[in-house]
Amino acid sequence: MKWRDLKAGELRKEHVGQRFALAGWAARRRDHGGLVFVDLRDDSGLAQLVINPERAPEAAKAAHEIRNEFVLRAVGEVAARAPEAVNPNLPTGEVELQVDELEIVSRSEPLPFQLDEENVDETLRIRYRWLDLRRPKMQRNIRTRARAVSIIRSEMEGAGFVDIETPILAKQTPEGARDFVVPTRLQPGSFFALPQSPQTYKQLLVISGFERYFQIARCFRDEDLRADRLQELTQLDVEMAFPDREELFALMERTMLRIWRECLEVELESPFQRMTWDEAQLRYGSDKPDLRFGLEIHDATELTRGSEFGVFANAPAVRYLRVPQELSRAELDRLEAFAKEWGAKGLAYLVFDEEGEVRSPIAKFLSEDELAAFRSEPATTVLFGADEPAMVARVLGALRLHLGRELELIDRDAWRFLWVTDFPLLEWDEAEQRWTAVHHPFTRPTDETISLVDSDPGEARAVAYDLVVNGIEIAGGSFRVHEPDLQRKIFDRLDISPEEQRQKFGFLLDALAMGAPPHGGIASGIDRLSMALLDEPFIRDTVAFPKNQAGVDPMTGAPTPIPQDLLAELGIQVLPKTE
RNA sequence: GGGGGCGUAGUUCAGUUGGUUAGAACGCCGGCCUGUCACGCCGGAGGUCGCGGGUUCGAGUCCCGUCGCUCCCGCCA
Repeated sequence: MKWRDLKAGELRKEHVGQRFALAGWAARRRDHGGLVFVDLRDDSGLAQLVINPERAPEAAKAAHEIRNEFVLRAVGEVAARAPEAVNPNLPTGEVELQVDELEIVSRSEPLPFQLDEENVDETLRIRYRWLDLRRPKMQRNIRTRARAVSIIRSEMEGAGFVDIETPILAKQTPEGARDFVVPTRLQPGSFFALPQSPQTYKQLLVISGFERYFQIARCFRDEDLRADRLQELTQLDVEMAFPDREELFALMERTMLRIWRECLEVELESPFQRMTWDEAQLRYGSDKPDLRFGLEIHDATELTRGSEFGVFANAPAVRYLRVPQELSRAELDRLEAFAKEWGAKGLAYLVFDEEGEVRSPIAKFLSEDELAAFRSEPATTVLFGADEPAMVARVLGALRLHLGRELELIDRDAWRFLWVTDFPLLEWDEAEQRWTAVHHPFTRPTDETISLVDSDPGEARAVAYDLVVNGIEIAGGSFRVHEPDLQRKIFDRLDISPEEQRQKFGFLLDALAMGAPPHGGIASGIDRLSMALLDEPFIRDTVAFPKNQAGVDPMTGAPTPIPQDLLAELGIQVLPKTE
């Protein structure tokens, strides 16, 4: 007997009469007309097996032992089914394998949940991830992600970037997120930290003469999880000497174009749109605007400077949204509650009804000029934010997104890529009463604003940029400081004492002092990128083995306590939990 | 650290103003049917209503506490 292996999805009419072997998962057996039908699937698709007890009694006997999910291997001849039995809507097509031999390779207990059920509790899904991953959606997610990573590697290598690994056991990060910490038996009392990113390593590599570096790197941050946030994430990490922003942008755009083309068969428009951070804040109240809908923020600060309405007159910034609907009092109350959650003191509004008449508690305080300026189409609501500029942007930005979703203004088919550029270098941390780095402490100020680092730190701009698609930040980078003096000056500005600088960043300052070329790069969160690509609202569904929101893996139970003797060896004493 | 939602059969859910024996679908088990493909038909098993306390003649339902999950704020250079 001569036969060869075929994948389930490859079963075609032209194979009729040939003998093949198929192997894969099957979910269901049905008996009809003395025949046994089994739907077999593998990673390429579905095939239908037909077993005739008269022709293959042993195979039929085996098939009747099948209960739930099972793995099997079948050998038989491809046959076109009778024309009257053909249903063109069937996933298995018009061709089937007449099975002569059937081997049940593996059988299954009843499953803890059904694979075709959509809304299974996530804890169950993660606990039985090997089942969850069999579902077509998860197969698609994981395989598409792999395809994207493959394209990234190919583009990076094609552009002369060298893939270099950096340590997972690294040094504690002095700024930024909380570190995951790893003790070591050889140095009791001392700890490694898992890297939040390979940032300093990649800079050192470029200084080493690897002028173009990249890595698909694992990064760790011990912070709370969200629907779009992981503790353990994967990023494309890129760094180059003598960086050229246009070249870097072009490289990323080329990569995205290929990913969207090969994963989704979508042709993206290039070059991507660009916008400064200041403009994004002003028009969209966000550093990652979703451009799939309008509803832009307008500024009225100048107009209302001398307003009779004290809230407007005294606010450092007054801005507004024109909502293309006549919102009810109840809706406005809900929106005000929403705005307050985001830090607003209240939510002033003007409602223009169907006749264009204004309805508002603040209308009587506004001048003719003001009313004329805000006057809108009939059936429109104008929502105001009046506060510090950052707070106004924050509140109106949140409202804009909320209303965009609520009123279904978002173009679901659109892919709106955007480079956000010229980020601020520093921001004032109220809680800690000091300046902190917006991007990270190694970010280069622009040549134009470099003097402001001393005189007006909040106004200094960075050579820093983010790539955003549909409101999701999928990459971010900057040019770095390569002069030791400038780096020290920025550390000073961040209130890092000279002793601290030496202790925490001595190696970097030394490296910068030994002939560092100008350098810069970008990093792209692969998990977020996959979310965007797959239109997947939950980042955990882009990862094969995620943890739950509490940072626990319901499958393995990790993290777990460790035995006392192991702790002793590490010189660690665990304190009882305090309330 | 804070706020919202959820927790009822293996799974997804329903369960009225508190009221008799807590239901449905899918899954599971048994039987029948037989070119089926969400097969169909008949029958069956399966529940500490997350847990603890309280109110009440009576609690899945109301109250308090607690645990778990989830979404959000803080946090995430």
